[in-house]
Amino acid sequence: MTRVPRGEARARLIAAARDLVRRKGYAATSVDELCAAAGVTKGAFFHHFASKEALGVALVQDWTETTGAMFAAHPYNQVPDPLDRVFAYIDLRRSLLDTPLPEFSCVAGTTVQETYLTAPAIRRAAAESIASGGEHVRAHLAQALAAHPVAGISADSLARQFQIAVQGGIILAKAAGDPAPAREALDHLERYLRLLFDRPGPVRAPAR
Amino acid sequence: MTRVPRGEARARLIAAARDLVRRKGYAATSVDELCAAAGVTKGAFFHHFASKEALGVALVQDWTETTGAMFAAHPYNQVPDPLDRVFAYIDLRRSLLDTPLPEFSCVAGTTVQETYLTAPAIRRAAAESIASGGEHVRAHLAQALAAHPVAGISADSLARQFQIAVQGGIILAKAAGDPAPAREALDHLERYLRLLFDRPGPVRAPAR
DNA sequence: GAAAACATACCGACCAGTTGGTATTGTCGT
DNA sequence: ACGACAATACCAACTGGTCGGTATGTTTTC
Repeated sequence: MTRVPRGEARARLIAAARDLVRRKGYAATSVDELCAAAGVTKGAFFHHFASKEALGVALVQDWTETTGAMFAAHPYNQVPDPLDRVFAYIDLRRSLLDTPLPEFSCVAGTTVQETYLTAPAIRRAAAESIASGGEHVRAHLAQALAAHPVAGISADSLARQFQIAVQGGIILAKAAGDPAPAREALDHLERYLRLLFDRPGPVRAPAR
Repeated sequence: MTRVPRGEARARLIAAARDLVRRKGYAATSVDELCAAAGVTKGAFFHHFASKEALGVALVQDWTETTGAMFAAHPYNQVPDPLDRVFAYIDLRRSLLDTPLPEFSCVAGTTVQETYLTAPAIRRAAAESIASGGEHVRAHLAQALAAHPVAGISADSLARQFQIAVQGGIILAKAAGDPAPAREALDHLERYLRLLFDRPGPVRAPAR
C-alpha cells in the first residue's frame, strides 16, 4: 500500500468522495470506503472533517468552486455577442455529455435529493452550488435580454431553466443508461431560446 | 402496539417506503425503520420481499401504477382539443406542487439517482416509470402534432422534455426548500409549447 | 518542543438478512 | 358438514458484519 504524501489527505478524500458519491450516492458511500479509495486512514478522515456530513458540505463546496472555475476560464466567454455566448455555453454543456455517465453526474443534484431534509448544511451548500452554476449563464442572459427584451422573462428565471434542463437531463440519462435524453434537453432549451429571442439558428433536430 | 390486520403488511410496507424514501432517499432508509413505520416485523418484511432491493423495485412499480391510474382517471383527459389537453396537464402538474415538498417528490427520480449503478433492477423499474409517465402526455402531443406539425419535433422527444422539466424542477425545489422553481419550470415549458405551436395563451409571467 | 498531520485500535449502535416457530386461512376427501 | 392437512402470513430473537465516530498513539514540520 503506497502511502499518500503528507498534506494531500484532505484533497484526496474529496476527490474520492466526488467519484463515489456520483456513482452510489451520499448515504450509500461509507467513511471506510472513502478512506480506502483515498488511500488514507480513518484517523486522517476525522482529522480533516468533523463528521461525514462535514465532508459532504466540503465536497459540494469544492464542486461549486471547481465547476465555477472551469466555466469561468472557458473560451466560450470570449464570444462577442451575449446570446451567441449563451448558445456556446449550451454547446459546452453538450460536449460535457461525451464523458461516461458517472462523470457528468452533478454532485450537488445527487446529494440534495438524499439530504434535503436530513442534512440541512448539505442542502444549503447544494442550493448555493446550483445558484452559482446558474450565475455564469445568467450574466450572459441579462445582457442578451437588455439588447432584446422579452415580456415576462427575467435572466434569473431563464438561468434557473438551464439548471432544470441540466438536472432533469441527468436524471433521465441515468434512468435510460444513456446520455441521449440529456442532450435532447439541451436541444429543446436552445430551441426555446431561439424562439424567445427570435434568433433562428442552424437546424438541430431534437428528435432522434 | 396495535397489530396490522392480516394481509395488509405488504401494502403498508410499500406505503411506508414511499414516504420514507421520498424524505431520506433509498439507501438511508433501513429495513428496521421501514418495519417500524409500517407497524410490521422484520419477518413479515422478508416474507414479502426477498431483499431490500426487491422492495425498491416493488415500490417503484407501485409508484408507476398509482400515478398512472391517477393521471388516466383525471378529468383533464376530457378536454376536447389535444393541445389544450396538454396545457390542462401542465395545470394539473402545477396544482400537484401545492402539497408539501416531500409529497410531490418523485419516487422514481429520487431512487434512480442513488441506484442506477448499484441496483440495476431498480434502475430498470425507474426507467419504465419515467417512460410510462411521459406516455400519458405523449398521446396528446402526438395528436397536437398531427394537427399542427412542427419541423424537427417528435411527440416522444417533447414528452421527455416534460419529464425533464418535472424532475429538474423537483431538484431545484429541494435545493431551494421551495416549490417555486418547479412551478417556474412548468411555466417555461408551457411558453415553449405555445411558441412551438403558435398558440398564444393567457399571460403567465415565469419570472417571480 | 509544540502543534499539525496523520495511523492504529477499538467501541456501541445499527445494518441487511436468517432462524425456528405460530396463528390464520383455504382445500379436499369423506 | 367436518376434520386432516397444507399453504400462507406473520412474528420475535438472533447472526455476522458494517456503520459513524473516538481515544490514543506516532511521525513529521516548523
